[in-house]
Amino acid sequence: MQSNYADVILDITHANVDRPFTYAVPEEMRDTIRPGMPVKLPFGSGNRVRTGWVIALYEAAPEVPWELKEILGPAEKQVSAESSLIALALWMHEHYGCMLSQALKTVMPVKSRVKKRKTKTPSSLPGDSRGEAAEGTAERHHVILNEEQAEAVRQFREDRAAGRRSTFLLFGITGSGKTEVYAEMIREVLGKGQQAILLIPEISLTFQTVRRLEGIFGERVAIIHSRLTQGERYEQFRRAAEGEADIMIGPRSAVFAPFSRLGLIVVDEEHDGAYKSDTVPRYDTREVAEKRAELSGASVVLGSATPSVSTWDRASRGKVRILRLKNRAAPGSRPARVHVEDLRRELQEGNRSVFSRKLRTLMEDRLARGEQTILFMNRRGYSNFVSCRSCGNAIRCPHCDVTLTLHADGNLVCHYCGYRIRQPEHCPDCGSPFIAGFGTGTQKLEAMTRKMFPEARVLRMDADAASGKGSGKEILGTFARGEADILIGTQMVVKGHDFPKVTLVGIMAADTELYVSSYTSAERTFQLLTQAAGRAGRGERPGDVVIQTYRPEHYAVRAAAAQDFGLFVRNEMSFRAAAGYPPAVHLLTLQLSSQDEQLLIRAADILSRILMKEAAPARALVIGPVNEAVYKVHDYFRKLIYLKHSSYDILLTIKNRAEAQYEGKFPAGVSVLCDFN
DNA sequence: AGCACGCCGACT
DNA sequence: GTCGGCGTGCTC
Repeated sequence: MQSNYADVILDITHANVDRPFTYAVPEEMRDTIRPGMPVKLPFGSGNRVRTGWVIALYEAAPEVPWELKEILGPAEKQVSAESSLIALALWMHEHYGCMLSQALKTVMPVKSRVKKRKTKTPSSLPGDSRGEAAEGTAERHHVILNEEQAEAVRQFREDRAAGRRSTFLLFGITGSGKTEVYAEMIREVLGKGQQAILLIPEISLTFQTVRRLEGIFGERVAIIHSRLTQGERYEQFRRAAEGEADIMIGPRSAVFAPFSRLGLIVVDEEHDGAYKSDTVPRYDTREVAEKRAELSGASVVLGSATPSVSTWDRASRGKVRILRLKNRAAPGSRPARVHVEDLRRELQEGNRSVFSRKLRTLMEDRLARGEQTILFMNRRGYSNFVSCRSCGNAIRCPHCDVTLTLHADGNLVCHYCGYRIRQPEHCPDCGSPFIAGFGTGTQKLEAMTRKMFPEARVLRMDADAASGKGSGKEILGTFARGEADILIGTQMVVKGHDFPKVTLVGIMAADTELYVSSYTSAERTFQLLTQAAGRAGRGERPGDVVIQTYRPEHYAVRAAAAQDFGLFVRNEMSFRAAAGYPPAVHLLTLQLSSQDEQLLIRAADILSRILMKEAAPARALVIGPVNEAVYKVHDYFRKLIYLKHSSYDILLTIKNRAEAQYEGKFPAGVSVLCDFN
């Protein structure tokens, strides 16, 4: 076929031009032009030069009454996307209700800055405390799989041999050796001349996984992580596009690696919240991975010790095949003992410290034996908030609807927008000098730990401690080398790390997450507790986990303590069904935001009226508008409208119809974000 | 988004 | 008389 005409999507984010425009292809481009290619073209009455992406090619001239303009030429310094990604972008446009140009931009390799920086080895990851990759590691090429691991790989092979391309859930407890299974599956796919993508929630935190795979597959691996510059990131995509690499490892954006013979997408720690994009389009990486796999004939493997409720639901309906790893891979290692300590009882019995008696005893024991402890606390800063003992007012952020958090340096900090002031000496409302901090954050916990155990070497790892360049990796390195006894940290410390000398994990306040008003709070609590518990006793020595809580009776806490996923998921599913939350129903959340509160109220009212009118015939449920839990952030007011229905397609139709109605007459200065489930 | 066309107020 | 305000409307 001769490519004489092309449909092009412009790189302009505006609804009015968010559709294909047809151009003539100049003579000299007819052999080289491909779908996915970025091109320069004249646009509008002024014929301003714009960038666009070719999405389709034709031989015959379209029957239109106007004369077509001609493409100027290829846009420089951009790689063409793999053409199957265009179909993926079209699907994302439909499915997530974003503009075509936004969907295409998400899927395309990003523009490179031409500057040539010194070539950094992709393996120089943050958190890498040891030397270079070369020696030692590479020999472990052929790992011997245990029976369970081999069985998982066998089922995967069998499925592919039969020509099926299923989605699998590799459901394996922490330490069961999921990475070895991934490696073997990837090897299988590469052996057939195909390519593979391995997705990791936050690559900087799981460099050990990367290192292992790099050790196995060598320079055929392309790696993306958050510390790469745009140019370096682009270089990795280029290597994938040009066949220099056939494995792409990276966070959610790596799902768009420009492979043309994709055979497998692995989503490690599939339950992780980082797989949900926080920018438009707000895609769910697991869904995108499955769609992409479907379009390119690839398999999908979702791996987790604590599968998400949605994945589990799909598995129970036969849409996902479960591969199970029930045992720890390292011989002789066994699961940790879990102790649940009721903080209400501690207080009743006269213990006013943040350490339960059990935790304190076990910490003393570990110090005496020279073993390590991790204390997990889900709140950074020193005190939760500062308030006046005379008038009761708490000091709040002027830009956000939250109280300011006291930090050890004497500053009050907003954890939403970063606003920072010195702690005042007197109450700004009544002038009383009796103002004090309440609640405990990681910094206060650090101070209390040093006081309680003066001889212990204590480290702290949270967003504040890690923000200095490379200091995060230094803290973890110091701890990994055994140069400290106790590590205090937020979520950062519980994900993926492997510290063999840690035999005690203390979860200071297991239920903080449960008070967050979100239908996923129990799920997140269970996952966090299970992951944290998994940090104890990774080596030969048995581990202990102490879960301190005010709600020992909550099923998320009980199930995590019993390390019983089934118990958790049964309770959670019946809660979701009873309360009408996903996966029992489909949920569309519309977030409206504006700096002008009156405008926001008006817009929310208009939108909810339209939605109600559209929802009525399908009997879909409209809830709201309601204020977000934190109503104002960064001087923006936010409101939410929820739409529920058992059918996803009906929700999408209602949303599209409502959008068509308010388009144009919607007040400027109010933006709307939509998010499914 | 950007640019042109279009129909009403104070100026060289 | 004209220069220019930014309210609609279109872009292959």
